[in-house]
Amino acid sequence: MPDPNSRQLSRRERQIMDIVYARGEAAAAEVHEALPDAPSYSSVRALLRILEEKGHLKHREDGPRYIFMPTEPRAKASRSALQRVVQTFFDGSLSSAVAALVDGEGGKLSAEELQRIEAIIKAARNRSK
Amino acid sequence: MPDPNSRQLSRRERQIMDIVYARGEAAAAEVHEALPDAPSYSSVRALLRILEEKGHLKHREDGPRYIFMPTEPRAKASRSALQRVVQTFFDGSLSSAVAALVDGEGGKLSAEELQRIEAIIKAARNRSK
DNA sequence: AAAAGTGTGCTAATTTTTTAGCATATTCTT
DNA sequence: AAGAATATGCTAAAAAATTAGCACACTTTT
Repeated sequence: MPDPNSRQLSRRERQIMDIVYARGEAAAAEVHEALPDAPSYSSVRALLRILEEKGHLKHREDGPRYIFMPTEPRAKASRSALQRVVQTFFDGSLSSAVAALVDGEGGKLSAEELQRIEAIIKAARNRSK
Repeated sequence: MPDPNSRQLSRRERQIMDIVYARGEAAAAEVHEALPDAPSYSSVRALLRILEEKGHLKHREDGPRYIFMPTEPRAKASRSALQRVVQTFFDGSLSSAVAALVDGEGGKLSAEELQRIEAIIKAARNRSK
């Protein structure tokens, strides 16, 4: 079983992993439907098999079909995805990233969201004091 | 000139775009050095040419060499990159994303960073009031 | 229980990506 | 100004990704 950390996903592989991560788990048919410019069902299944071989996905059986889920826990994957973006586009500065999102969303952030974020920050500050 | 919005970068293309975005701009030789498992210089240049053809990069001349830079402004690209991650891994909840980073970094966030983020949030809240 | 539907396994062909080589032009150094 | 170094342009080959087809197994419906 190859290392899931070899983050070298191809275009389609990445699309599929995104779908699976967004849903938590998914059957082949679901992935097929969710794919933007989906190829044949057969092709999707081939990709799923490859992703499993590479160690990025695993599956359990649900009656007749396979339900695929990520090998790497969502929490871990999300953290490295975020870090990559913050590193690449914001010189590693999380505050810049937050600023971009908060400002960029154009007021799409609800008051509750803002409050939540504030609470998180306060908690962190207290902890590090 | 094809549409830069057709975000269908291949593995190498993505790596290169990341490097260029992280630096703002870069010569072929710089990209070559910065690439993790760099192929030949010749190959890197081929990729750069392709990226330019696809409309993702443009270049200016600096004496003998080309300096490449993204077509799409960093601000815009960063926003969509962040949004994709937030969408995929955090159900669109920015606060969850911030929480993951703040908690995950394991106290790597300086007090200044935390303070900055707090200020940003406060400003946003005032604005939306 | 037979037919229809849906799923998987395997295999092969096509397309895209990735790589490198060579010829030529320009700049820098001596 | 001649040689060395460094760039680019173009081309072609190798490798990887993407796609689809067919055979067979298992469920579900009639």
